Amino acid sequence: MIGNKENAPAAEIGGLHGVVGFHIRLAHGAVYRHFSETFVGLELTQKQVSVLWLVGDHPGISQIEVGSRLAMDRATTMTIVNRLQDRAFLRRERSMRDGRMQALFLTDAGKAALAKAKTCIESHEAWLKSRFTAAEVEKLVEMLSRIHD
Amino acid sequence: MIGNKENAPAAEIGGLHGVVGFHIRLAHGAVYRHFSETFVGLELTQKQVSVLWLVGDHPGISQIEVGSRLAMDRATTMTIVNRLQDRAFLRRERSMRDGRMQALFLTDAGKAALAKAKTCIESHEAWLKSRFTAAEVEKLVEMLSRIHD
DNA sequence: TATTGTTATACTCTATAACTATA
DNA sequence: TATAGTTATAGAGTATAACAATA
Repeated sequence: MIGNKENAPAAEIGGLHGVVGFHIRLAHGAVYRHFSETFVGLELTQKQVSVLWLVGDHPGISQIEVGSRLAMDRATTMTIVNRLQDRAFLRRERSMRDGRMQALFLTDAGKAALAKAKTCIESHEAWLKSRFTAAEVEKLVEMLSRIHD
Repeated sequence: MIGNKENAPAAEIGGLHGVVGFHIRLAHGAVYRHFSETFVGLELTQKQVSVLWLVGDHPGISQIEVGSRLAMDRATTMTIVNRLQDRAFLRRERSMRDGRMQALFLTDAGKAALAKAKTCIESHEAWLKSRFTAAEVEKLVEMLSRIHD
């Protein structure tokens, strides 16, 4: 969960250098570590923030929908929602429209946590974007979207 | 380890769309899942292949060096090397130059596994690169490197 | 003292499988 | 039958802490 102090991946990786997936993984790792450092004290992971954010934007959203938008398995979604519920950041409510669904809502504590998280995200994103021009950021996001869409 | 069948992350993610780190994580997840599908039967993870590849390129490399180049903790490197050693894909040898170090070497089975893995990587990379021009691939790798270097 | 490896431990993410309830 | 949620289980990656051996 906590950052790796010896974080430079070093130069010579030989044949691996030509592998795009390898660079995605390294970049993801670097972002993950910086995120963890930023969120020390707030005790929230990337996934937890994403779920909080999504529920905040869409009160009453179902678990399956959260999973779908975040590319997560139903079971994976469960564990994350469970943890958030245990900490009283969100609550489940049986949907009246469809009895199979759980409608998710942020609690007041959850709203407060999300607000704090968004501030942290801001500085984390500033760190990430600092190495790019605005046009490059746009291009990067667009290219990454081509991968995950 | 195995692929997520409902893999489309869906469109409307609201405010999260503007978060670069979010797109990196989604893209990483998509690549991870496709990788897993490609490597079913070979039973190797991204990290394991990276270590095999690195040791193949640099026979006698130390664990700490592998960890450094792959941006991994010492303990994390241990668990991966252990698994590879348990499957007899590589072996440890006390370094004669520095008694603290373990020199890593591929076994014949390890070399065979790496050769197969490289073939799989090829098709996996083809899938990944198919959505980009050569110039875009280059730009993407360059931008990702700016993040992880 | 610093570095490398090791062991123990813990947490998160990820997924499969089987089951329940509802549609 | 299909979908949403749930529970149990498992493997992989990540890291901290404490310790041993070597430099």
